[in-house]
Amino acid sequence: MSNDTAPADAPVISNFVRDIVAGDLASGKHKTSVTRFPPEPNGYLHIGHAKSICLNFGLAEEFGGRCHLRFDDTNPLKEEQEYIDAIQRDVKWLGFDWGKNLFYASDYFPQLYAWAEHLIETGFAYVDDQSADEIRAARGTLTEPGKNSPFRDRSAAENLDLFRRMKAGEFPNGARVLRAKIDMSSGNINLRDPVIYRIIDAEHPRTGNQWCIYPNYDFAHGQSDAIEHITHSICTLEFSDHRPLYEWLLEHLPVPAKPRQYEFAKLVLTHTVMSKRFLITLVQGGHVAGWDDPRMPTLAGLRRRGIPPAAIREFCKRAGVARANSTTDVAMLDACVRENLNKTAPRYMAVLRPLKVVIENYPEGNGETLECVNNPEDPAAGSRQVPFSRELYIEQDDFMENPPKKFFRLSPGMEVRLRYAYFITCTSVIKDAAGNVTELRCTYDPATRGGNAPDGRKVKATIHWVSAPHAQEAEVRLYDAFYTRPDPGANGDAIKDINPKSLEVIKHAKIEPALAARNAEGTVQFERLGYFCRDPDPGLVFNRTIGLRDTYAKAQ
RNA sequence: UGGGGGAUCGUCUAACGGUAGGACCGCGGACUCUGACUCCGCUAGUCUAGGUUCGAAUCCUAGUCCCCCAGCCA
Repeated sequence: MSNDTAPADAPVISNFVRDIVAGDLASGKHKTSVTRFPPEPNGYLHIGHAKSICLNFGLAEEFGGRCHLRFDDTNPLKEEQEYIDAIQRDVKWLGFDWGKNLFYASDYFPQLYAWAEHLIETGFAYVDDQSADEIRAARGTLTEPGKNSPFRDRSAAENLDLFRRMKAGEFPNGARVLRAKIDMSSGNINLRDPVIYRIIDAEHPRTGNQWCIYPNYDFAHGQSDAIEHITHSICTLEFSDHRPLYEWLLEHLPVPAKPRQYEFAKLVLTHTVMSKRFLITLVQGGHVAGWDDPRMPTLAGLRRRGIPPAAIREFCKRAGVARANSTTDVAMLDACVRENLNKTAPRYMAVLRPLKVVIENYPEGNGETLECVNNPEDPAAGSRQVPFSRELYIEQDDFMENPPKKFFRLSPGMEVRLRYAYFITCTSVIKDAAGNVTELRCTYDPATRGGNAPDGRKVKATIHWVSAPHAQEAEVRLYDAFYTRPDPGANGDAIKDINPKSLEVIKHAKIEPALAARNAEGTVQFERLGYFCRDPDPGLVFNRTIGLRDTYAKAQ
């Protein structure tokens, strides 16, 4: 696992699934743990999947077992190669390695087909000629039992013949299905003769046009687990009702192993909509720039926003695993991101909304170079030389002509420190015709070079700056909450809850030369502003990953 | 009014008959060449009602509330 800042002394946080695996290993029930992460390639992975990935792969790492990446590709109508590729890229990026254990449910189509015939031969499956509507009508309701299909008692020979002809493509989509013969009066609707094979005459991303009948989830998942000798098949709560069917199939088929299914509560995050269906809507409806839009909860989006994979792993660890439905506050994710980045991100200076400052008593010319620490949290990161000159840019927010009492930054007559540079004092303010402040005139104290006054004099604030003649211009994209409420969609369509100001683009930010020249990957800190990373778009474009905590702004 | 799950600080999560703990958020304070970081402190919880017990979040009984299931999706 790739690791940036995994604290070596991190306490092991257990959970009920981990306890079960540990127990099975300790009791000798299993000699090794084998788990799997089984995505359907019908969309991009999101942070909810990360929880499952971390759980499954984490178990393999901790117990020396293995975790398979298996694509649950049984529905060619929704699945695409693009998603298969993206999912592999994202799992790797998150920091996990399936090694040689890359599988596809579609690899097992021949075996699953053979098992379907076995079920028919043993009298536990039949071909139903009813339409989807008829099947639904006969299924009963939550409180009433279903009715047996008129085709339920066909002979094994007839069923076999029909099923083979389904496979041969003799019937149109939906004309017939194969159903397991279980119990139409079961309280568990999944046991009311569930459909297990259907006719879908569509091209499959992996098997092409080889098949026109496909097993569904229930008939593929447990058997795939058995084929791969999965010991602990971990899925989310909504599949609890499928467990009896999962077990029924394993009991009625000559499978090579008996995996067990365990369910946990999926991740739900405040200020987020996780459903793939909705994410597809956002992408296709043009509400975001794509699956990797930095406002998306997809792993691709989080990556583009600059969130380190280690922070996501840590977050999943802290969020925990339980059986109770829960909604985790995104603030917990934010905390993990800030904690990680504070320790790892190199510091640079950048001014988002520039205000020109001229230091009147500083000599004209090219100026000088000052040493700046790259990361106060990491001495090994060293330092760099940053150009300083008579004309600078500071942040507009760092100046107020008529400051309130608690404003410590620059104002007329007030002395502040330019980070790693000099103390300056504002002597006059220049405005345009409209009265807007356009430039500041200041003086500096040459004795404070580097940022300290020999006489021990203190200043209340340190502000960041960029030398005007050396500054490079960059575009900076400031991302804010994507939704205006913590529970988007709670009052109807989540599209209506999208924050119209979730993206603010700053076209002419001023950045120090070293930042412009930086070609390394990774997220950096713009001192006093937040964490940012280079966007893949051409040019000098930065995305804000997350701002620094700002207790001053909060107090306003 | 069927079947399956679940209820612990605002949020997430521990405690497995023996002091309800941690994290996030929030609020104070200290420190500070990032109003950051760090450190210290504070606030705050066992769904309800009975019962068993020396002792109950935990066991029992009866309720209440919440989630999932009626795709030829996964």
